[in-house]
Amino acid sequence: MLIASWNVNSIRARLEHVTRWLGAHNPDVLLLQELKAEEFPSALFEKLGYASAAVTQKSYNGVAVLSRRPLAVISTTLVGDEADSHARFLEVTVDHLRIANIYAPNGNPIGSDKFIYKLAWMDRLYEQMKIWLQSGIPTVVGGDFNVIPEDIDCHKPASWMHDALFQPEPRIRYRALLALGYTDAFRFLHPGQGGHFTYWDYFRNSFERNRGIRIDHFLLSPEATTRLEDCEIDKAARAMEKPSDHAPILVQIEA
DNA sequence: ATGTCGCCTCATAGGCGA
Repeated sequence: MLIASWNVNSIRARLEHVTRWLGAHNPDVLLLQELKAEEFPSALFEKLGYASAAVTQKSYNGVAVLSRRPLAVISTTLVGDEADSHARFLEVTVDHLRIANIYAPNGNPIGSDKFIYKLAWMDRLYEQMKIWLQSGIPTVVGGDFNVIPEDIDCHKPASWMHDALFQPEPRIRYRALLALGYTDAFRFLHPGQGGHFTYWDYFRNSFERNRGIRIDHFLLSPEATTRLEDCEIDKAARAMEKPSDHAPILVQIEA
């Protein structure tokens, strides 16, 4: 099963991109983040052969799952705070695989309420992912984690030193997810390889100079990791006209 | 501090979030 994840930075602005990309790569499942719209064009994707589920809000955030096979929505809220109004979480099952789509908070600037919320949200994600492990169901958690895991995951650590995505607190929490037993699919298959990013700023010709960061990830439970076949970043999508600032990441899971 | 997008509005400019 080919599963992809893409932060599109507005589904309205990127509808053509997503449509074309689906045709070119034909994934079984596509996780979308940062829809930035109340309405999700599910009918359009239905015509392309994809069932979908979406959690949306006006202007901000928003996540959706597209699937060629039938999908069942399990949860739209992350454990630990039922009152959280941000559209950042969507858990589904496709066949016998659990697939969770997340859009973690950015958290900038450091020390702000948004930074506090980022850390609290990651603590909740930890609890959620711990619960999932106990079920033994193969689980794939994909999306925009808004964390630069290690120094090799950015072009130059010094330029991200004052950014929330590079702070010790979120990085420690990301590592805690791995310590639970989850595997960072891309890093597992490409150990020690720097220069592979999923996000590049719009300004300062960041993409042309490959000044990016790796913040979109697939974390796999042990049962899913044994079935991991491939994980790649589609850098070409970032080179399209009027692109999202993120590139899609793809993971191939056996059967 | 800055750059660039996309969203929204006491809207055609400015603020916010990323």
